[in-house]
Amino acid sequence: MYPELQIDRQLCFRLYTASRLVTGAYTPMLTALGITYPQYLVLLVLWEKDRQPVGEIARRLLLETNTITPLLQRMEKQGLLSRTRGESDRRQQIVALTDKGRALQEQALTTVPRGLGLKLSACPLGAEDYRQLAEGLDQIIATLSQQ
Amino acid sequence: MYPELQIDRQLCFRLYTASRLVTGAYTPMLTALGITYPQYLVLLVLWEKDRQPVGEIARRLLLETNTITPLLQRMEKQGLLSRTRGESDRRQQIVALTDKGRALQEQALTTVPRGLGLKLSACPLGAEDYRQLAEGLDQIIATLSQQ
DNA sequence: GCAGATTGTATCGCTTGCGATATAAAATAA
DNA sequence: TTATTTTATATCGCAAGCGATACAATCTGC
Repeated sequence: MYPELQIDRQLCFRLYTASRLVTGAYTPMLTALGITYPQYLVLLVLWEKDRQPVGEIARRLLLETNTITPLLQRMEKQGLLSRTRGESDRRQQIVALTDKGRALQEQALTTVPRGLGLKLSACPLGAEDYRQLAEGLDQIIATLSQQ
Repeated sequence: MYPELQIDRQLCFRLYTASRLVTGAYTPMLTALGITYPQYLVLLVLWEKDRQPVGEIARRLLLETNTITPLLQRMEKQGLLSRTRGESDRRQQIVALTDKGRALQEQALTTVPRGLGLKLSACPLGAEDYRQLAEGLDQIIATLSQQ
């Protein structure tokens, strides 16, 4: 009746669902490592560059501190990272990996990408399709993140 | 160092972020209607076809009942819908729109698509790009939802 | 130096998502 | 029929997300 409101035509619902399903596809591998998906994202950021203030991580993941702070607190409690006040700026909390947090990288490397590839192996998309998909998503992200 | 773990190459992070940002783009219009994004999805399903059991709505949205049930309970409390036991099968809860829930469709129609279009107007993607994007997401959803 | 604005992070309250488990009605087996 | 299994929904607990607000450290203007 109202094509504007037909759910199957909505990009939003596809994004929402694909995001949930892909996150869910990561879950078994991440559970084996004792972490959640958002925690994995934080680790990805820290594995690239250790010792970053909370705000840097938040900017990288496009999340607010009211999401990041409790996330980091839980990860600290699990012994994955430490938080210490910045020396030049005492307002900053510098987040650093612990040995345990660093060690997870090797395990993740050997299990996570392989596990996800396996689950998506039945997907008929090719490398070029994924590239285009990523490009489109980047455009949407760029547009909406600077408003 | 490990290209497999570089966050920018990960499709998952893009999906996760794009989904959050697009949902966030809906929020102002939906807040004006007094609903949240998942509640909007439930309404979209009911606007298409009123009087559906909980399980049907769950299948349509690819959500579990442990997500849907509390969501419907909150919506019932807000007077957007009613839940009554099925007559042929007393286990089923038949979800039906109230007048208030039905009335929201007109308002949504005049504000939501327009509002979102406005926010995405700065996005350089064309109609064909959106079509391809939707197609790729559908492939991923189809692959992961039947495993 | 100091009052006011800004910045970096934290807290609170609420709604999702989801794994695990529970419960009651219906279907099936015996 | 009665016991067993399956199905439809609900409950519980916990981790995100996020709007609103708080708070302390730093910066700015004077």
